[in-house]
Amino acid sequence: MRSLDNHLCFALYAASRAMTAGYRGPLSELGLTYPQFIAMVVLWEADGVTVSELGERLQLDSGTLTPLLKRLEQAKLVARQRNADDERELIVTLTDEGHALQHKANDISEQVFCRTGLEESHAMQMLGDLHDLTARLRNTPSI
Amino acid sequence: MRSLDNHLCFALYAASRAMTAGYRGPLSELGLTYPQFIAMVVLWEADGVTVSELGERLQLDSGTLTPLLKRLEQAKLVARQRNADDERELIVTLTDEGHALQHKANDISEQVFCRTGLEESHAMQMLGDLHDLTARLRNTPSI
DNA sequence: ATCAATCATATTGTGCACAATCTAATTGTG
DNA sequence: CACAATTAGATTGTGCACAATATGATTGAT
Repeated sequence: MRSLDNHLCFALYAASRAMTAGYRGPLSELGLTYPQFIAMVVLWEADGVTVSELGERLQLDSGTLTPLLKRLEQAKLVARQRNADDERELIVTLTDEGHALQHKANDISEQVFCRTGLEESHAMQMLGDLHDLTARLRNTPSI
Repeated sequence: MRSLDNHLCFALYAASRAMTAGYRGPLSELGLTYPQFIAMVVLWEADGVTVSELGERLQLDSGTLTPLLKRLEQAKLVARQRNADDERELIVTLTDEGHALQHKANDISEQVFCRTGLEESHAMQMLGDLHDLTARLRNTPSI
């Protein structure tokens, strides 16, 4: 029988929540939650994407993204408009205010990274391991 | 500027959700959610603990645990009773049914672990890395 | 013994996650 | 063209997470 400390799932769950907590303070000064922040990271990379493209990148569905994007819209960080060529699609675009936030947000990322005390190379290795693990879990059809 | 793929926070967040998703199917057959499952893991280790002891182990507060434990009580997996010596404390105990679930749950842990395709030694290394990371994030007083 | 301070848990409110379902727009096939 | 099937998002409902606050029990200082 595995103890709690022997469960990789719990180590991930705890680390993820600790990381989110690390971002919470700095992000609150920008008026962002952590999930809103990662949505903005995607938009800073590629502006003017559909909700489903955003969802594919973040692995989040419309049930999560629709209200989140509405809040970002209310905060005037993004605009949401239907694609004229296909009215089913909703295009999410950064506002000037949304673009302007990128520098501050980048500082926060570096700040939190420093707090982890990780060597860049060690972080890259963990990044790779986590990426592989995620891919394997996604590719295994449940049995 | 870091891309989404360069954010360790996102790698953790995505891996954690993928792992939870991996447990979802098997656990649903036991009528458990993932957070309920890890609470049960702690109780299988040490029965008859207070809510705050459980919370310390899981790093979850009463706002999360109180309703979760009520659902486990409704499912007849745990009993909740006040400590007669200090009525502020609530003692959580496994029922026979709760104890009986341990074997099935352990099978699920092993099953999901196999799905990750990880060598035991690699998993142990990741476990250690994640543990360290979590500890560092917790110990850094926000600046 | 009294009562302010502390402590353990519960409650409330906000914002995710995600399953299930719904609606409206588009596409493919006869 | 007609219309079933598909697609993109939105909505609804449940269950976390977590901050803030409330409630009730206990402790400690006078």
